[in-house]
Amino acid sequence: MGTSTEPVYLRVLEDLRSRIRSGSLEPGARVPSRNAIITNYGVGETAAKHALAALMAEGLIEARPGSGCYVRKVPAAGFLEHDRPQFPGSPFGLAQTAVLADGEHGQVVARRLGWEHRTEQVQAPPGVRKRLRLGNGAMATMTRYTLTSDSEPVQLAVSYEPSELTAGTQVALPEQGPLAGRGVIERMRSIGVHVSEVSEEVSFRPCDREEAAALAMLPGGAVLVVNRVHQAGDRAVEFTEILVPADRYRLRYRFSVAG
Amino acid sequence: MGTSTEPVYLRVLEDLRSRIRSGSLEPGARVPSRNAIITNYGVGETAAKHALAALMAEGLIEARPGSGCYVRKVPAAGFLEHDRPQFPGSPFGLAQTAVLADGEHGQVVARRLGWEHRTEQVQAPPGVRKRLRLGNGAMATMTRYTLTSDSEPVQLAVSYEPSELTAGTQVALPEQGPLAGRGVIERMRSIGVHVSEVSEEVSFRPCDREEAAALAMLPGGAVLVVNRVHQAGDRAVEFTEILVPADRYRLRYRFSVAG
DNA sequence: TCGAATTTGTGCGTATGTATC
DNA sequence: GGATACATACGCACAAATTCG
Repeated sequence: MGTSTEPVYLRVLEDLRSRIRSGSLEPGARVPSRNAIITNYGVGETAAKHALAALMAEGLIEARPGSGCYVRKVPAAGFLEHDRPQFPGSPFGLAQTAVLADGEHGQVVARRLGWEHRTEQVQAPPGVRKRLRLGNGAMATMTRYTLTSDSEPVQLAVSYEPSELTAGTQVALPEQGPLAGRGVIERMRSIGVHVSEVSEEVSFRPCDREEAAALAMLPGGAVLVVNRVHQAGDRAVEFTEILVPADRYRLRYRFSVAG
Repeated sequence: MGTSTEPVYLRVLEDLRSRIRSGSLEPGARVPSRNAIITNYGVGETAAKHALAALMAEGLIEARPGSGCYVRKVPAAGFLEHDRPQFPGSPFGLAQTAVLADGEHGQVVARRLGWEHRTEQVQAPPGVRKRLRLGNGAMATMTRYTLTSDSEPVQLAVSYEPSELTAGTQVALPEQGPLAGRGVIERMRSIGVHVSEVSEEVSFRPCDREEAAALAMLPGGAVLVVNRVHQAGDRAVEFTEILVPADRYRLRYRFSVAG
């Protein structure tokens, strides 16, 4: 019998997805309603719902109850600049990140940044111990950051430094003292630790409820995860996990090429 | 009645999501079935289905028909190394990318790479014209790449170069001639164009059916998108869009810090 | 080996609440 | 207020794959 029949909702889903991607359904445009789908594609309500639900889960459309479904305003309103070589001592603290947006005529506009932070001493959790190569039960200086751009939340970050590394120095607290907000590299240098390499791993996962609340996004929405490690030689001296709403921001990396 | 009540499926969804994230449900473990959820949480079939569907859309679980739903094997089996400064003339062609995997004891193991490519002349599409700052109707040399690692597809890439830039030179075709596979920077240098900067923008989107097939993933699955531009001074000389399955690979960027 | 139970995938209908227009 | 549209929820049915006695 093998009437291997393709699921009905897939026909709808793929058609709508391609119309969105191709631009035939522009950002902000209204997506056919459930009833419209039912009549236009000749499918049942379930299939129509399923297709729309899938598009929502993919982040391509958003629903406004009572009004309709609309194509989401393109991937990203702005992007985050990760650009160590050019901003070695940026004022953006641990994040070393500038928020930029595309202006009217294609120029790039820098936006006003704000941030909050809270530092405490904790036992380093297993994932952090592995990254920083710490022993069992080692203490770490943990700092949580919330970055905002024009008072819109832009990223969350959690930074860990081995407590023993900075204990008793003027930079024991990342955001206090003379070098507050000057970045990891400068702070470490002031106590004789010379950062030689920074590595960032970019991945992706759905966010949970708290993260969603902090970032003003929907629970389960996609976040880009950046795991950053500062190394001084073979020694890992700082580890940060950064969360960025994937539907609103991109990351930008720039490299100068040696002439 | 109409008291603003939290949706029932959210209770199930968030409980399962937190149990997965916390490790209480380990990778590979079986997630409660529809019927189990119905009885355990005291919800209807719709809510149970909804919760499981959401977890699938988030990529946290995968379903095996007839068997059950299982927690997906963790985020990433390997990562892609984007490391210009250290591999200026890497043999990996346009991608300049090495595929690494975590070994048994935490070491990093390089895996065998293969790639296919196909070059043709096309009219530059609008997005490419904007990036390369080309006029209307300008021609571009388009090359499609498929990278594999141990014969598993790892990334798709499409590269565009202004045709006028390389026309008549020995590097008109990226993957032919004496500098085949040596990378954009070397090829351009050989015709007197000195790349001074490379920028990469990392974003995220669901993939379509073709991309899913080429990458051996499910349609709608998340892909990391890297938009890379090679610039020689103010002139953009190459643009590439790279797609990487977000559930299997991470990107890694490394920066050397000037001593 | 075979068949029954389980589980997912897909589909249907229906109902209520609420927000928008 | 009425029509429309989405959000959530209940339930039922069948096919196909898997599991297991």
